[in-house]
Amino acid sequence: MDNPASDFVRDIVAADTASGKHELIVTHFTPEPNGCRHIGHGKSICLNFSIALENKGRCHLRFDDTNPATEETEYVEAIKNDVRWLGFDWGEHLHYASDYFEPLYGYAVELIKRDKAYVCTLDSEQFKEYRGVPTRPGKESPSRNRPIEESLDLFERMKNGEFDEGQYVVRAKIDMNSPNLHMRDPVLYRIRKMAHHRTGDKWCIYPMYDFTHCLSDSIEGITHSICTLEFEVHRPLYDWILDSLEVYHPQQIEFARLNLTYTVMSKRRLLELVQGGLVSGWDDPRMPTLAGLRRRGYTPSAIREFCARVGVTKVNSLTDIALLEFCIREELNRTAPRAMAVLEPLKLIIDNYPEDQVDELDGINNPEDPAMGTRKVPFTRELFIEQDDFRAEPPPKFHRLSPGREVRLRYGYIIKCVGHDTDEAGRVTAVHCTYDPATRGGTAPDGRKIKGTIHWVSAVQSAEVEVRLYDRLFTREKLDDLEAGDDFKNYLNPDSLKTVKARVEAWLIQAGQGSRYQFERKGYFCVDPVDSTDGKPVFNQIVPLRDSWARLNKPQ
RNA sequence: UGCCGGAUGGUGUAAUGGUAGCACAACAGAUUCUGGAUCUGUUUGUCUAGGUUCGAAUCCUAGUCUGGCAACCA
Repeated sequence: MDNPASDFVRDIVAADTASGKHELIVTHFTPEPNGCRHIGHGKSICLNFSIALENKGRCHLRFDDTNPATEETEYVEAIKNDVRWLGFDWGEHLHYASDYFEPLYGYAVELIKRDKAYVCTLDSEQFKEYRGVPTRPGKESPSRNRPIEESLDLFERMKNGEFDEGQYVVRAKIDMNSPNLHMRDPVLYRIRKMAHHRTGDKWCIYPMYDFTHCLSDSIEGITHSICTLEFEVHRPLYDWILDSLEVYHPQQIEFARLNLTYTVMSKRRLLELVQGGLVSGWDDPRMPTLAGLRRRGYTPSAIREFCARVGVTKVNSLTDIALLEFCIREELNRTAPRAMAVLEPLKLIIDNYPEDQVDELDGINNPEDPAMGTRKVPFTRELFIEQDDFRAEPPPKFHRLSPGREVRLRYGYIIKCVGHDTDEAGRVTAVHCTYDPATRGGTAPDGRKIKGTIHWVSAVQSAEVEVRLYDRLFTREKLDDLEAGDDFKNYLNPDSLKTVKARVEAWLIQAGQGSRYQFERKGYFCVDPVDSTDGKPVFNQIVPLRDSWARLNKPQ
């Protein structure tokens, strides 16, 4: 990092450090363990952990597990794994809101004692009716003036399981006329006769988010409670609870969540894709989930770089997924070893090359990093080249192989096309060439310029592997502005996955799971960690190389 | 039609009363044994209307557009 990041959140933190308001900066990431984390959460993880790191503070990982109906332990491990994978460490500070159920109960009792909360008898139907609507004030619950002692007694009996679900709730006593719905005597505790993933059946009352979150922050000594914009309207309640209890008061700061073009980020939609079988699972390499990106081959550092580049503001925005692709290309261009792989093979026969001869040519492993050395690439009479690299009738500006023309085989020889075979349907089945023995290694002694260089593999000394080519999951850039009744699934890209049998340099079948390569002229690929087996790797395309030839031919 | 936010190129973001800058994208050229990478250049922007000021993206007034909020979810 040459330039430390700066944004309005970091400005606040810096000001609070400078003024001496805080000695130690404490931030947090507080997921609910009820679903899969996506790159939007990644932005939040990076923001919170990075701010802590930059200030030599700490960042807590706290599971906001106050709703036993929706939360599961399996997500806890998955989320811990995602955070660690991104490269962050919460140290000693793994917490659970459920760790605070006891003190939280005490705080609720205290609030009732201070006449700032009461036990309410309204059922959820009546509750809605009494709450009113944004444009109309609500009205006070008949329970509002229940004597403190009576509320205290009822609350204790709620805890003891004497009542049914929904029979009673604890509500804050704030203001039924508030223009902010969240301040109209919000529910603090409800009865849920349900086992919790950590506390079992110890409790049958569970605190609500608004009550839990601010007090957990307070208990943990969080200095800056960073969350997304939709919690902005909750901030008055966050402040009210802490002020009413006169406890340590962290500052809640809201920022805009990440949105990406050509994908969806809401839990509901992601779930729909998974449950509908439209993707192979939460970790489908086309998914914007951290598990999907990881399996696709994205590196944690590229995702961190991306999160740093998108910035932090309060503006609702839609970030071009091209920026994410740029970040992974930039990194992999520096680090990924090169290899030759022919994705859609076409037989090429060097007519004047001896049948049984093998020439070991030198391939450069990474032109961006000479320290990565060279490797031997076997050259034989029969090769495979890319179908796209031959045209019987070349379009303008095509500088690959076509009848009568010369092209260079990468690291090999300059060859000249002398003919091609076709089947009954007129499809090209093989291309015939002659090679120029004086051009071994690719340079012409007479200095003649060869515009095109194509990649290839030996037909006999190469391996067949499965390669999965991915494209954007959706054909539509923006999926949040659909007309009513229009389903986002109508815009799924039918070509988002294409599986091919490719021919690759033989050594690649030893490639370890998760290893990444640049297939020259094609893109960056990663050995799929799920479907690969020993000696039988499956390659996921992480991202294609930029392709100005393809762009040139794309209809505007 | 209530409350809380937000409006800077195609996209994401800087500039906190003093030259509207950066990145991605797009386009053009140079270079290249990857139509990659690299290098150079170009196009495109302060929501509107008034006002304050020598000077406004920035301050004031009015308007326009836009996001969020009405789970005993988080």
